[in-house]
Amino acid sequence: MKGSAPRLGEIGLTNYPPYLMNRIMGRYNAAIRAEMAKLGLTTPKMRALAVLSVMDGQVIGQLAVHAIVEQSTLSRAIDALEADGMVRRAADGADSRLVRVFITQAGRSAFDALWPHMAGTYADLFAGITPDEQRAFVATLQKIHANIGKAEV
Amino acid sequence: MKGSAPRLGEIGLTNYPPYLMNRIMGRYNAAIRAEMAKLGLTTPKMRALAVLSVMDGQVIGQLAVHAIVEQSTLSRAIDALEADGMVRRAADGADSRLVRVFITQAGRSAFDALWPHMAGTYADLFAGITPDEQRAFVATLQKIHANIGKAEV
DNA sequence: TCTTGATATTTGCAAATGCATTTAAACCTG
DNA sequence: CAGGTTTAAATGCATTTGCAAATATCAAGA
Repeated sequence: MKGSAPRLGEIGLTNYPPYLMNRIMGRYNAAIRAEMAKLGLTTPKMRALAVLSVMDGQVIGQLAVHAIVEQSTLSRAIDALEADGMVRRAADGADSRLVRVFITQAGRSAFDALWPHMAGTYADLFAGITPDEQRAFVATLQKIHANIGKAEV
Repeated sequence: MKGSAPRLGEIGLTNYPPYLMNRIMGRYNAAIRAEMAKLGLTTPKMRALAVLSVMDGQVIGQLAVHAIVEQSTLSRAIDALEADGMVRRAADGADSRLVRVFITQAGRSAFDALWPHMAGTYADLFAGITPDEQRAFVATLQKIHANIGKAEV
């Protein structure tokens, strides 16, 4: 029953959260791009490693969801990571349609080398935001995240 | 000076704001993709229209920054929008290196057709977040946005 | 004014992306 | 337990992307 949404021009770009979030993430991603390049990583490869560093042995489909990468793109990113010796594929024992991906020591090392830059960029972006405010911010993000449910991508 | 950042595995993906924001924006962008396709819009084209609908007559370089699109990609997106009659290019009077972009009525109509879906997706994502919480969230986003300054992309 | 250097946009080209299709395996249902 | 359906991952292919180079214009100094 809500009325029609106010126009974007009325609220302004910088009062529309999706715009701000896209802009912030664009900056974040740009900031770590150079370091990724040094390590031979692309965004899909980096994201796969990030997720695997936390939840190893995932099935490719789920990995794509968590890494926020198209399934076919991820499949090829895994090819590249495997060629680099950073992950390995292994068929699932019970269901051989499933392919599980495991991070290797080399993969962990690469992500460990990148992580300080990610954390540093994050710290730069959130400079001047108090811990309390950050906690509230994360709490809201988590509520929004919960609204996504398990929808693909 | 700050000690080394805790590892991602220690804090968890869903406590790391950049991950949550990337995930949320991925969902947002995926949700409006179908509507964009119906209107013949790609993400760069849509973003250009969105920015122009608020700030018309911008120079291409600035438009790229606000639209969060690589310059060369935007240049081609403008080609396409121009071919569709949704924007027009005009050389700047004072400095003819500059190209200003103006949205046309057709461009406004296309964005107006898309906007309800963008606003609706936004509303879905923020369902259950109180107005107060939303205000606080936006305020934090704006602080972070201010930290970006005028850095490119 | 001519030269050197900076800035804005476009374009060439190789690489990356995503949609649609294919292949392979598991699940049902009669 | 065969046939049809669903699900997972990989792949073909056309399009898109982004880096680097080219082009065009302006600015500053000799």
